[in-house]
Amino acid sequence: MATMLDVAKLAGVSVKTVSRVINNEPHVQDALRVRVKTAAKNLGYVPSASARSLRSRRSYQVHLINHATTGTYIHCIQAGALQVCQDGGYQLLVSVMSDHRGDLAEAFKRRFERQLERAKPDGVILVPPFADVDGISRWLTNQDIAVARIGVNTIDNCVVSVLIDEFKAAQDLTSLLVERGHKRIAFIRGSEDQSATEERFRGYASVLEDAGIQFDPDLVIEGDFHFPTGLAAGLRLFEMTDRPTAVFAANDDMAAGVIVAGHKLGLVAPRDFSVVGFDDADIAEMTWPALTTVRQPVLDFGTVATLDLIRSFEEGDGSRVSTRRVLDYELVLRDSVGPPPSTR
Amino acid sequence: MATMLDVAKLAGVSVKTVSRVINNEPHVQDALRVRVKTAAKNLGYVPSASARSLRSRRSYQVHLINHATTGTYIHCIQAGALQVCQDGGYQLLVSVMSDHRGDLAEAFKRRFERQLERAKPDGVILVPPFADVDGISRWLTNQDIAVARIGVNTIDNCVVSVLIDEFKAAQDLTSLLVERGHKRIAFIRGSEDQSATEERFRGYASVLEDAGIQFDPDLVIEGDFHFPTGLAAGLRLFEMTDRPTAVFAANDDMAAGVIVAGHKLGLVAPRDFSVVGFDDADIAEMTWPALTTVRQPVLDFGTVATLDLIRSFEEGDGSRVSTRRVLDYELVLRDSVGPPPSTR
DNA sequence: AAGGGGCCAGACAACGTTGTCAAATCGTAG
DNA sequence: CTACGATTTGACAACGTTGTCTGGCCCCTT
Repeated sequence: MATMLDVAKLAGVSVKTVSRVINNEPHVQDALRVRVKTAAKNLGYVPSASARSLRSRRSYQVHLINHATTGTYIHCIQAGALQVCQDGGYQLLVSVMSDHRGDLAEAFKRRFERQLERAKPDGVILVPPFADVDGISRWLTNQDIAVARIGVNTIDNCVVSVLIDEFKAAQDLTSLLVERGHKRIAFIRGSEDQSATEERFRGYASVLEDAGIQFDPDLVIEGDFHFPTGLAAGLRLFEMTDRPTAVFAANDDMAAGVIVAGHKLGLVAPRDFSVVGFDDADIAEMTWPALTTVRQPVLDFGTVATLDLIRSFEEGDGSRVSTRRVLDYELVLRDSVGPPPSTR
Repeated sequence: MATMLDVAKLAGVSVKTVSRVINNEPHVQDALRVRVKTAAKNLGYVPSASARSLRSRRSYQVHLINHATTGTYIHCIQAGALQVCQDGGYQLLVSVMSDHRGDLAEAFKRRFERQLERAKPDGVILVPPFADVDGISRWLTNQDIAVARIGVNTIDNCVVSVLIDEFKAAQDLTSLLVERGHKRIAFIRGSEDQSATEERFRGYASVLEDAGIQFDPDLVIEGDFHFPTGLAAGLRLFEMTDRPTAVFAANDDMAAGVIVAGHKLGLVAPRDFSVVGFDDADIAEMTWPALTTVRQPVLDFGTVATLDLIRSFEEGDGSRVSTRRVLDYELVLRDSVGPPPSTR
């Protein structure tokens, strides 16, 4: 297994020069640079991660911190991040943070304090709900760790934040229902510690207002982004005397719950009610009828975030630049939306 | 940040002695051992991963290699493995290997050859379909990497293999259907490169035979463990003139497909047909009706595999022991099974 | 009582890389 | 032709840990 010394001997230079070339540092003549590079290639030289991180106090690792919720969302982000990491010679570590009784930021710190002490990653990728908490990002940034925040509309305390325009996407979905003639449209909220909940709700509410539809607070039900709350909300809505003709669930899992609630009461979408979800999770295709929803480019979330992250510590000119990257979403029209039953 | 030297000074011993204590090496008096341990604790000492791996040529990393299929299964294994790794001072790396045209073992080698050259993990956790391929495990073992194989009934070329008794679980599910009075029971196979497919099929076939039910090859449909093939298989089965009254899908995603196929044709489980799945994935609770299935202790797969893996290189007495760990599964009875329609 | 073997503790080097600093080289101007 | 500054290169130490080796101690045997 070749070391820098081997490369240096072959190229007829000192190890330090090899180091400079490998790390793209300045102050090396082009001729030497080429010689070293070919020598390295011929020997199949790969830098030793442990040696360089021991000496340089950089870990060459990116840490992705997952919430306990398993799912396509996180998995796709992971896949995207991984690819970029591997191409760039970084390692991707994953953690799952599950139990967070009490303050999320405090729990986070407690959980990662020791971990970050030694195996300090160069960068951290945060997804909701961690991405939503300013305190977490600030803490990491203060530790001199680069942060990428996914799905949050802020560029504070991070190198990059990647997201879609949730507000507009929610408007599009709601418009879809309004255009089909729905007037009583319910909304099932997600977890309140994620800004997506409010963004989506605002999109929903704004379209109702523009359409001149009277906002009815009884039609807004609390939820937590999981199937059971969607089911419960659906049952509650459908048992109302003046039940809604359409339901906007803040994500697909809850929308699936609404569909099952309908089945339980003998109501079938899109005949008896319409429903839309959000995320285009796996489940969206597996319900009957299949869900109309919004697809987020989750894989791109992972790649874009990681690319910016790596760039930030490779350039490392100390200038802290924050970028916000708003990616395109896509409306996915399936079979869960129709006209309201009365107009049939 | 405390180093070994700090601990040594505080405890009044040499660094080497500290090293011995930290690594649980012999030849240290108990009195000293205690003194060093309390000193380390007081200073909050954590060994430097890079320094120790640079010197000892061990990476203190465990590598989990995922298949492209996202899902609860892999995610739970990851969660289990992660917990054990963190407790033991190891890092968990993840990779996703997606494109594997042609021979799986060859593709695997190509993909990880360079990676393993430098950042060689101490151990690798393989899940299906990689766990099914002997060549992969053999190759890794030859590179002096400890291997854990999950979901495969073999102890070749690995430190530990963790699984449930798929055959027996499939028997239980099939018995359930037979006991309810079903005689025409279809089976939807999974991907043929995973041994689970055949195991589950064998369980199914053996119960039919024991019950004296004539085996009908037309009722066995190919699949690939994914929803679309389940849907297609369901449609094909339900359009038969003498359609089956029950369907055993080799996993839950395909079972969900069968349910949707039923809906499309106006057939509702468990009234018009019965269906069972396998895995107890998230989807199993989200279908209507909810799926009767088998739960694998997937989290335990991860923890058990990782524990054995770590033990193997901590003891490291060169003796290559292989253990097979057969964990308990659990029958999950939900709403998708009833008596055949004729007996109603 | 002397010698030998087993156990324990420490001194020292080494792992492969990067940071620091000094030396060498080059170009340019006086 | 010399002097000076800017640029390029290299020698050396250092990062924190573990492997090797040596020496001391104790206990047992002869």
